[in-house]
Amino acid sequence: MIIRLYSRYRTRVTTNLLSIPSLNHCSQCGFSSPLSTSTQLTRQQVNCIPQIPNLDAHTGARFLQNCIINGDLASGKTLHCHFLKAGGGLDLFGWNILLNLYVKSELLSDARNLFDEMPSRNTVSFVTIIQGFSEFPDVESVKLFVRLHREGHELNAYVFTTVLKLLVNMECGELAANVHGIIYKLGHCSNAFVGTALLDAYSSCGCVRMAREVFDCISCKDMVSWTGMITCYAENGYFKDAFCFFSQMRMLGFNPNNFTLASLFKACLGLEEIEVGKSLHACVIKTCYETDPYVSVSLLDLYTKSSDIEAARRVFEEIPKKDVIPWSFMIARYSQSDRCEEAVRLFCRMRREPAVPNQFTFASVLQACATMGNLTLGKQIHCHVQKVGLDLFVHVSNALMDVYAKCGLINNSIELFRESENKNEVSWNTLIVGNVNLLNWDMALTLFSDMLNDHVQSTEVTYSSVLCACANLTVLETGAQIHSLTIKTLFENNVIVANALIDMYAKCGNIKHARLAFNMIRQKDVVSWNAMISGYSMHGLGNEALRMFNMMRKTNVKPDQLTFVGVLSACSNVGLLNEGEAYFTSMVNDYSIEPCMEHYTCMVSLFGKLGQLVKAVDLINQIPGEPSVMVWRALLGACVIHKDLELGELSAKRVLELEPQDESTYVLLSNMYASAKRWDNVALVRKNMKRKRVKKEPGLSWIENQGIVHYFTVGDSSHEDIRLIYGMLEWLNLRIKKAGYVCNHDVILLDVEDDEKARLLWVHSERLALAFGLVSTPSGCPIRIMKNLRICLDCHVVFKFISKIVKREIVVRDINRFHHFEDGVCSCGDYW
DNA sequence: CGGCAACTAA
Repeated sequence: MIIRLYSRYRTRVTTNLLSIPSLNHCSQCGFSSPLSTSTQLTRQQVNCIPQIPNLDAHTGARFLQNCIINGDLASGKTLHCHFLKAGGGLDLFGWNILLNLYVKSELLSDARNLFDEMPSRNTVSFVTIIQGFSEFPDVESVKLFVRLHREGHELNAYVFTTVLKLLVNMECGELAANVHGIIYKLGHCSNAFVGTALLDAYSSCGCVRMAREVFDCISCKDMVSWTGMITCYAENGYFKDAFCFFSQMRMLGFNPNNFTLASLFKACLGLEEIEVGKSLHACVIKTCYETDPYVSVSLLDLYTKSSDIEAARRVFEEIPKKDVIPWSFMIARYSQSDRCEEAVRLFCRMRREPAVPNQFTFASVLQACATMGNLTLGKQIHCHVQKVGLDLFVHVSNALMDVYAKCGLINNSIELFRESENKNEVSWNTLIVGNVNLLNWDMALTLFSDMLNDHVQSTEVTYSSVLCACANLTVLETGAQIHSLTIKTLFENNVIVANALIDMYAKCGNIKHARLAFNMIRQKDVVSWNAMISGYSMHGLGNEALRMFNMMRKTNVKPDQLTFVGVLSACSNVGLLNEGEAYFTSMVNDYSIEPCMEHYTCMVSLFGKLGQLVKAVDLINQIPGEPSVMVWRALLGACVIHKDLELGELSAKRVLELEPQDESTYVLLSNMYASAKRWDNVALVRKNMKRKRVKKEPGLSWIENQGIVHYFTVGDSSHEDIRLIYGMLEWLNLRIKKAGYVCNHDVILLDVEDDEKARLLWVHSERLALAFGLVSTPSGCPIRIMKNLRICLDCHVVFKFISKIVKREIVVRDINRFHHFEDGVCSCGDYW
């Protein structure tokens, strides 16, 4: 009864006040409703407020309380004016309510002004204002806490929950330890609110053990405390403990709510317990939490990460009023899981809904554009984000740069990069990766050195891309310098960087260092193993490659398609017929990997090398679809070795059907005719080459010495040390002739005398590079030469002789592989 | 008059 009367009285007060007409509009100052402005009240506005008779502090406070309940800011402000004009009339209790009204209405500067102008303040005033600013935390809020303490106000539980939340928002949870001391002294530890806030602060900075200690001290743990502890475990990777605490909580009779469930889904993901997640999903449906924004998004996370994107889609469609987060989430996950069309479709659908895309949405849909190479859509979105100013977000501009780079318009990316005011390391990476993908390796390295000059921190992406550029340029010394940079910046143990190092060393001809880089990796992944296996195979060290594969099988890293490309090519290099066939069968039967064109190529090459040409042809006939040019080339190579003219002609024909301008095929064909003494055919090949205007790619060999790359073409005389080089060549010529070398004139396809042929052979680019290496490096140190074409047959013979005479290891990387010449033998076994 | 716990992302 009493309550009824009281509430009727409250209603009457409210009605009375609001019915004063001049409160709502004043013709003099245009002050209509204080709601319309969030600025501080002007003197004039205050003067316009008529005096409300008989308004004592108690009534005022009650009225303001009502304003908070009804969200009636306008009346609250009006009352504020009244009290300002009256020069008082509210007590501290009332002022605090008004302060709270401003905070709840998010009028923070008004709140701050009121706080400073209030006649007096107590703990509640401080707590209220600090909470108001906790969303935008800065030092000012901490200062307020210090002031509260210094002015001697009561340090109650509210103060600590508020300040702890502030610390979490400021991302300095570790400072909680200091506050913990005061809390302990004042005996607030057992309070559930304080305890949970403290627990959360410790959790936010990863101090799980301290969080647990705090939790144990809470005397009456409520559901929120339990949930806080579960969340702490889930967020810090203690997924099992999260579940253990959940069951303890259930045994005490507490029911999980949306907070608890969201954390449990995170734990499910961490444990990869998708089935548990599904049963929790059932629980979510039963408790009607399915539409909760947090719970639904954690479900989306669970299903997309466990690659059940269809289940995620079903959850997504069930969310009734989707805000930007679920939309962005799904678009992002579609973009990342190679379902770019779906991402774009969803984006278009989103545009017809009330949800407004933000920078995350655009970054994701641009990522999809980049992957698809959809320049048209990319440009449209570029215009749009520019219009709404979202291109200022670094992630959006990076995604735009990526779109242009992936569509081949690298200059547009560079322009965007230059204009962008917000750059980060990802912006640099995008440009570097873009250039690497477009085979602009020099440009990638130039950008990297600009990046170093700008003092931008490199990341694993930077290092792996520039190392890839080094590998393709075969610049060992630059690669080694970058290696030392990775050590300095503590990136050498990063598995992605280390994999790139293996590849770089292997491709630059230093297989021993590749192995050292491999050995350094603690958590080797499939890429590490593949890089090492194919590295060995590339260097003709087939047995070593197979040993690697057998080591790999003892780990829990699963071999993939590329692993078997390495393994089978190793078998082919060494000529291990039975092993090769066994691995090929095992790949299909034990590892369920369908053979791809590269696998067939390796097998054809393996059969071919051992002279089993019938088997090779049989296998080619088994290939589903059209055999690739690589397959035919492998067969042609085999025919050259085993002098099968008929099959050789056929395979050369197939190669030239697919690549009519392939010079090396003409050379092989001609060699084959020459060794069969079919001179008319040799002439025919030559004529054909002329008629089809086969572009002869100029042969180029290069060698790196003290950071400088020296290039040589055939008969090159431009090098500054050319006299020394020719002197060395002459000496070598004499020495190897004495050792039994006979010139192979058939290699030269020109119609000239044999003497001239011999002279032409002696100025081949690889020989010039070798001679330069011999005169410019100390004796005994290995020489690494790169060539852009296949090494010439005669040079191959010569290099074997020279390696024995000068007692040096000579490494030649031609377009296909590495040749290690040592003591008169080549690692390729004369088959390549 | 004031308090504790949860979601995406290049």
